[in-house]
Amino acid sequence: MVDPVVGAWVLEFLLRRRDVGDALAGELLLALPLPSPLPPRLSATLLLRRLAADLSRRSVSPRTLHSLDLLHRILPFPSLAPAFTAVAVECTVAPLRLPPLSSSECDAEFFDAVNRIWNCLVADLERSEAAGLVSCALREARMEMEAAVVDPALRAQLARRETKEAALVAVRVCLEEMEKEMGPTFLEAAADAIVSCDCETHRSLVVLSDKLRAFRSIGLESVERGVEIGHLPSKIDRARSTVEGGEGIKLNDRNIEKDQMRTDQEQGYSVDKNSMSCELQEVSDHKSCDNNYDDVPQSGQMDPVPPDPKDKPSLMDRNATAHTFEWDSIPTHYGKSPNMKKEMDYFSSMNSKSSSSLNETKEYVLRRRKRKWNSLEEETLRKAVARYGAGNWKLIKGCHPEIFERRTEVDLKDKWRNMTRHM
DNA sequence: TTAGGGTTATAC
DNA sequence: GTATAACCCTAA
Repeated sequence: MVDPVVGAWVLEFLLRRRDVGDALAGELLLALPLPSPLPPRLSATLLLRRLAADLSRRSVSPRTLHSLDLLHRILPFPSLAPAFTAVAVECTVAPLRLPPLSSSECDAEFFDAVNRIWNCLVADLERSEAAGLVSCALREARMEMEAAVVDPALRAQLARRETKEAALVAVRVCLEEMEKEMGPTFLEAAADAIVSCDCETHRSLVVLSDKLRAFRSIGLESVERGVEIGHLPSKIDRARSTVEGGEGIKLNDRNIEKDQMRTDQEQGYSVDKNSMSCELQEVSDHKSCDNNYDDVPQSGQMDPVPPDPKDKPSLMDRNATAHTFEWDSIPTHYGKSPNMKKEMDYFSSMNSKSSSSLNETKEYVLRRRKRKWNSLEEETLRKAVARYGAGNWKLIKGCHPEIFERRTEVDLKDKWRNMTRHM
């Protein structure tokens, strides 16, 4: 099984290649073992891929805005602020141009967007550590949007403005600058460093260097065939291989000391579980994955005697959730799946079965990282309950897939219970 | 799919 | 240590 750190290096390298399509990128994301939480550089790379995908589709959506927000929390580059402002404006103004809607319906959508984006999201940003995104231009835009709420003439003027083109240009500029700022990938930097080193004693590193060079030069179709770097397993293959103790991907000879290669800290990687904020771990639709850094679960302890599955647990027995360790996020397809729970179970079982440090005869339930509800989510839930009624959680989630992307129907129900508990 | 009880994490 | 939010489990 390839080390998750190496998996992160390989994935970063591949995601930065323009000729790796989104479909292949998605497969790689599922196939490669990755550290949890993801290294910031890899998180940023994933977000940049997402922005590039939006650009290629000429799509400017709340998802784009979210990507920029998350990127800023990882790498607070100055070019993010203008892009964020331009995208926020476009996301607000776009409803005014919806052709099938009547004027009043467009206005209603616009008011809702002003509330979601400017009154909730931007207001949250101003209070949070992401305040760097809050520029003078953003404040001016906010004033203009708020003025347009009460001024039909200004709304008409906004509807005619080329805000989408401005947003696309700003995102493109931001993307180019960030890719430039990030420099070469870790593998490329490592390969260059190794090649420039004439130390004879590091023969194994030179072997790796040759492999990396070869890897850089081979066509992606070879990668897709999985021949040059070993078998790239499908999701099912991977699950099977982890259960059966299969090898998975082989990139290099494992006689290379891991520590020799772990210069990732200098490269901006962090393998410290606690060093990343909650939001960073939600970055860009990650999967949960094996984590070989910690040999013990983050929370909870192993039960020395696994319960007999035939025995119905007593109410006094400790809940299975006590045997937990956190997984960090819901993967890309998770929120889009018709059955999130099944996928959660799938990833949970994959983690519990593939964690080499655990006794594989035991089962552990992964517990999601706690995510505090932000005011946008709360406000949306409040309005949705007023509109559709409490109890229609699936409908509510379905009506706001972007906002509740990482919440389950049960989460909505629980949150509403909390919100109404003390009323 | 939902409601309700239970568990865990976290802020104070 | 306590209160509470977030999350999980399970019966209906």
